[in-house]
Amino acid sequence: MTVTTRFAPSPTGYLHIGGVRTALYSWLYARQHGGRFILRIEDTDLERSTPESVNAILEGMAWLGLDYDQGPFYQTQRFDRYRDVIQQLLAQGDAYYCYCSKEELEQLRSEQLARKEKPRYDGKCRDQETANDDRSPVVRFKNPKTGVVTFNDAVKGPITVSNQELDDLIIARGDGTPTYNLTVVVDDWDMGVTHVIRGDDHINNTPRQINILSALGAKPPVYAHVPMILGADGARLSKRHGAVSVLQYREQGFLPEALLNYLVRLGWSHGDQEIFTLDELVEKFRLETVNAAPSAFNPEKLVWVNHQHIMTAAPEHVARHLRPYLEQRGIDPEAGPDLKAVVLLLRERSKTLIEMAEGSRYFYQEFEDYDAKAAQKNFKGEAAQVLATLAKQFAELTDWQADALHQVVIDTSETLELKLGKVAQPLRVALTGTGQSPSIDATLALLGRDKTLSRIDRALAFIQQMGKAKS
RNA sequence: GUCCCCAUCGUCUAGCGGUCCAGGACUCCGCCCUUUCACGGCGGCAACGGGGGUUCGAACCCCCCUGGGGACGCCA
Repeated sequence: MTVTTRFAPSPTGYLHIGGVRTALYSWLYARQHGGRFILRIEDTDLERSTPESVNAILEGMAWLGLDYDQGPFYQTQRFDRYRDVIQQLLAQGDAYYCYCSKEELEQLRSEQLARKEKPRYDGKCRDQETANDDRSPVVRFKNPKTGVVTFNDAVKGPITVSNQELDDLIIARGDGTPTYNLTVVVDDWDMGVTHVIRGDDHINNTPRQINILSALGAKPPVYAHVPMILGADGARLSKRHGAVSVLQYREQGFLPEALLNYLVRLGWSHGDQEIFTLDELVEKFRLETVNAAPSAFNPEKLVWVNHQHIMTAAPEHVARHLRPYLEQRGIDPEAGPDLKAVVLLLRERSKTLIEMAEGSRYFYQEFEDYDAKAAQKNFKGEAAQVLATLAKQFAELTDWQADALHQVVIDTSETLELKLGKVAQPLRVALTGTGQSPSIDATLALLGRDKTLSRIDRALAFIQQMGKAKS
């Protein structure tokens, strides 16, 4: 049987970072076994499912590059199939109509809670026909009353639950629509899912699902319940911890493979290796060695991982991802040096694509103002003389290359008998408007002669005005 | 409350009975490199939750406690 995994989110919000990790594990497992990966949208909750959420999921998956071989399937399009299964269960005596009202159930629950018992349906309608035409009945699955359910979880190990802990769960609502525990079972079965990889908040559902499966005469898949991701305070990761939607990470300038790399290491490791390409992960990832313990999300390490990827990825790849952030900021990548070269220059000092986009600005457009502190510190003393000297030589330079430019800077500092910093810093501020940039020769080389000369002119004018303002 | 899951530095983790007075990574702090900012290099701080067993020997196995998380919906 070909390995088949799936990711089955419900479209009731954004694509959660925790969901992404289980999707990644599922995707990796399928890919490394030459299997299939399915995307299924669990939208049976008509009240809460929205098309916007569906789009967010699809867009998130596309951005991450987690491609699926089948789907997206929508459960709302499979209602006929679920209805058939429910009828079958009813017919064979494994399910029954329940006429208990919500109020009755609520009362039962509070009584049980008062008695410090686990709230569960008491099976009132299980054996007696209490048909009541005034209300539309739900359908309940007839869970075995005795025995235990055991399964060997691929990450948690063997888990056993007594059937006495399980009640008769609702598989069809009063309006006839199916509920989650029925639809997952039917879908995973129909779609030939061999490995169900999901959050461990589903552990408690698993025995019920296995019981339904066996009532249907189907063999259960392998289950792998991966632990939840926690926030810094140890509570389940949620909105109040900051960004939890994948798309927010895209907005913040993360590379998709970096996010994935960070997420895979949350609960899994391969020796001391921290940085993985996607291909390496497909090769090295092992479901069986995923930790059973939950782990906390650490944004600082994510930033570090992102930086590592920015530094090591192919420059054209980074450039391609950088473009949207440039456009967002009104920076035209055609109005200056080749983007790849800029990436090469900036990648060691850009932890995110946002930082890189901001840092590349002066290559493509004129900056508004000089950084006040930088100007004050560096546009004084012999700065004007330095800049004028440099400008003269730059104008005459035949070979506009980093080495030659470097030599000009050195020569100038020697002729004027100034320390290198006294030459390079004023020039840096003149060219970039700020006190920090990549090495001055590389910056000059990429900026080109025209922009260099015009910016030195501008700086000279600015310095003159500063002088006037003072006197 | 009941049931289920979990437990090594602040965080992510290595460790799978002796080679561990516990290794790596992030963060933080020093130093070095350096024309700025970075990258990088070197060094430092920092952990086996507690108690019982088992064993010649336990971070590793078992039990209890404690702590954390999850489930208990006509949500998924």
